[in-house]
Amino acid sequence: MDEVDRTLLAELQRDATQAYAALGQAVGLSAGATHERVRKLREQGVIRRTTVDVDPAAVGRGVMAFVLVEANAWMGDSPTKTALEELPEVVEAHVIAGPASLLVKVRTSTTEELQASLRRLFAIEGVTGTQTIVVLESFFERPVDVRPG
Amino acid sequence: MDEVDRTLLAELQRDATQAYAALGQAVGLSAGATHERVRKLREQGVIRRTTVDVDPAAVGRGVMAFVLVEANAWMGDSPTKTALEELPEVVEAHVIAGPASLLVKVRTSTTEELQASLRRLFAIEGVTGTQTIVVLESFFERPVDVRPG
DNA sequence: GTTGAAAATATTAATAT
DNA sequence: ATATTAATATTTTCAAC
Repeated sequence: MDEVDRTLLAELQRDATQAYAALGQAVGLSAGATHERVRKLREQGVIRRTTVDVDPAAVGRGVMAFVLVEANAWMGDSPTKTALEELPEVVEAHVIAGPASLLVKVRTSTTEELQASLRRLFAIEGVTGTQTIVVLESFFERPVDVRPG
Repeated sequence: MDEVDRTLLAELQRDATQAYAALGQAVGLSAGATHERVRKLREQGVIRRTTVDVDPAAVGRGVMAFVLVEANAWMGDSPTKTALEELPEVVEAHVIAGPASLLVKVRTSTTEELQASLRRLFAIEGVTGTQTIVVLESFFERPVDVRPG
């Protein structure tokens, strides 16, 4: 993981459709060498996958909220994870240190659907309460910065 | 945006490196027709971009936190957005309804760096306080579900 | 929407630094 | 080890249907 790799990662985050020749120009390498660098980054797991960024509103997921989930037991275990994975509107789930046990990020079509989601979260074993933070506007959501610091 | 498009989106979210021929097989279409469908999804902005998912820990961003930012004025304006964009550790910034004005998601290398980030957030015009939620473990972070519901 | 052909690109191999 | 160049294999892309 040198400076060249980081530049390649930043370029791929920006546009993963570009050809290896174009990608190589950004770092002064040939297509072949660039290909080999990227192959290794994938192999090492630094690049987890290549994916597309879909506009949530365009697929009927224009409502977003963060939900703090309180519980009467430790929720950092596998059954909880599985229960959350089964809810398609839950896009992130984190075990946290702070005012609750979990923080989940939810995307729904409407606020009515959000309400239905809260009902489903409440139904999970051990959950005693929720605190919902509705997003009014997102300034930005961007990939992790690959530069050291 | 029919059922075929949604399947294509789900497939591309899973693996955007696959060839149009393979992608087409998932929906029973030729490579040419698949290519045209995807081209239109990009044109319409349903697909915002093709990108790589980078492991945060591998690039020195293994610490994650959500920060509720309180302020003494309306923070939903452009100057605030710009100030947050200038902080590379801030990966998301949202205007919220709830116990604070903003919710930001931060990724740093260490908790010391997280502290430094909080200092920078405090330095933003209008900010009067922060409440930090440190993530202990992430169950998952996944793309938006493209299925209706 | 399909098929098929041309152009671009990915991928592998041989070789050099 | 990692790069370059050059070959071959795939794939994208764009016609014509």
